[in-house]
Amino acid sequence: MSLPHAILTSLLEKPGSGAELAQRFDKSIGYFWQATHQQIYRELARLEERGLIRSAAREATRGRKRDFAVIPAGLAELERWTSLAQDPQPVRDALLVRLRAAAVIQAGTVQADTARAGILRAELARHRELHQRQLSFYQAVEAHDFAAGSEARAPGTPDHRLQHAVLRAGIMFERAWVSWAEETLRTLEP
Amino acid sequence: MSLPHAILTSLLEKPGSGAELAQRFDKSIGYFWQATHQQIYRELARLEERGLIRSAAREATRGRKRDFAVIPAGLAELERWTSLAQDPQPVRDALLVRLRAAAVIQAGTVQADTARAGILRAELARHRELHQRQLSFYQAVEAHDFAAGSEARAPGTPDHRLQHAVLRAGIMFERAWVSWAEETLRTLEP
DNA sequence: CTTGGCATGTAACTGGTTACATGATTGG
DNA sequence: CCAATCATGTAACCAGTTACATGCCAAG
Repeated sequence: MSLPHAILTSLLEKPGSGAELAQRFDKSIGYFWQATHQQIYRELARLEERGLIRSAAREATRGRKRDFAVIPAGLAELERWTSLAQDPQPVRDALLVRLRAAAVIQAGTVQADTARAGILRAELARHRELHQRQLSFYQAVEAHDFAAGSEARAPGTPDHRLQHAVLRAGIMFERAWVSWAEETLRTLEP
Repeated sequence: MSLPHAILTSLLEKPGSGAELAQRFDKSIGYFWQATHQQIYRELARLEERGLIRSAAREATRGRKRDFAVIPAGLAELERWTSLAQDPQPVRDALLVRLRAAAVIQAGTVQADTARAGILRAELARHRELHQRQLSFYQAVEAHDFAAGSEARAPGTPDHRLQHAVLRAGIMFERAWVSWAEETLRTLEP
């Protein structure tokens, strides 16, 4: 149940149309909650029907831009949702499934399979690179928006600190992935 | 597309019925890929139809146990899938959405909202505890199965090292969550 | 006035969740 | 033989993905 609330958050920050939201999702909330434009349009329709947002234009016209804004009931819903206790979501990662599968295949193979092991190492190295790139990007954002004496709008305010905490979570994950990949590559060296 | 392969992996390790798989998912592959028994039954039916696994009993009888085993085509499919290049999945976490929502609400609030800030801190502390517990659990597994001179079946073999790498990923994530939560709690102190 | 791209939308499907139903097996 | 539990299954729904269709608008 996060998508509607992610949309409410983004609209609260700045009203806009479905296409604008889709773009914004590609470069802010989308870093930790993704959505395609189809999901966004569907969700906007539901949010309007539930009376949590309102669009300027009365009727939906295909092709014509339609701006949405959060109305008080929507803000109340967002406040309610953020105050709820929600358990952490368990990890769900395909690479780990693949490693476990590789382990089981290995165990059932009589001879050492060097070709397979090489593919695995290459894949780990590739993931290390991708996570390293994402990490560098997050660090650049941090330097730009959150460093002492930066251009940030309102440094030191509670909301500024919260935004920073979210970014730091991203940094932490990427760092963890990078060092895990390095460590794993070392233990799998030929 | 990970669930069918997670099931193939589990069945390759040890053939079994849908219910047994559901139990095993609760305590091994399920640590990084969850599935309910309904998903598992649905997927077992598809895998059998695709000719990747085979059940002992000819027909499905409601209530009667049905054991499945991977057949060669299933092993081939698993080998194919593990050799594929797959990009890392982007982070998707509701807590981070909630923090961002809280930041936006804060920014729009005139006076500091101490009640809301307290709820947030309590939630962060709760998550820290839960992640700490999961971390301790993983560490206990590591000590039991992977420590030098442990009771592990085949220490030092490639599959043993892969299994360990998967476990270390879990440890790393939980550690990252715990230290992030601690850091964030410090910056949000009243 | 037409073409390209922007904005919105429909349709069909897959994956995951929740609620519930029913047959088989076993311990008392 | 009956209740509890195990094992399998159906149904309906929600979330996410992919492919495609259509209307608007502005630049050339």
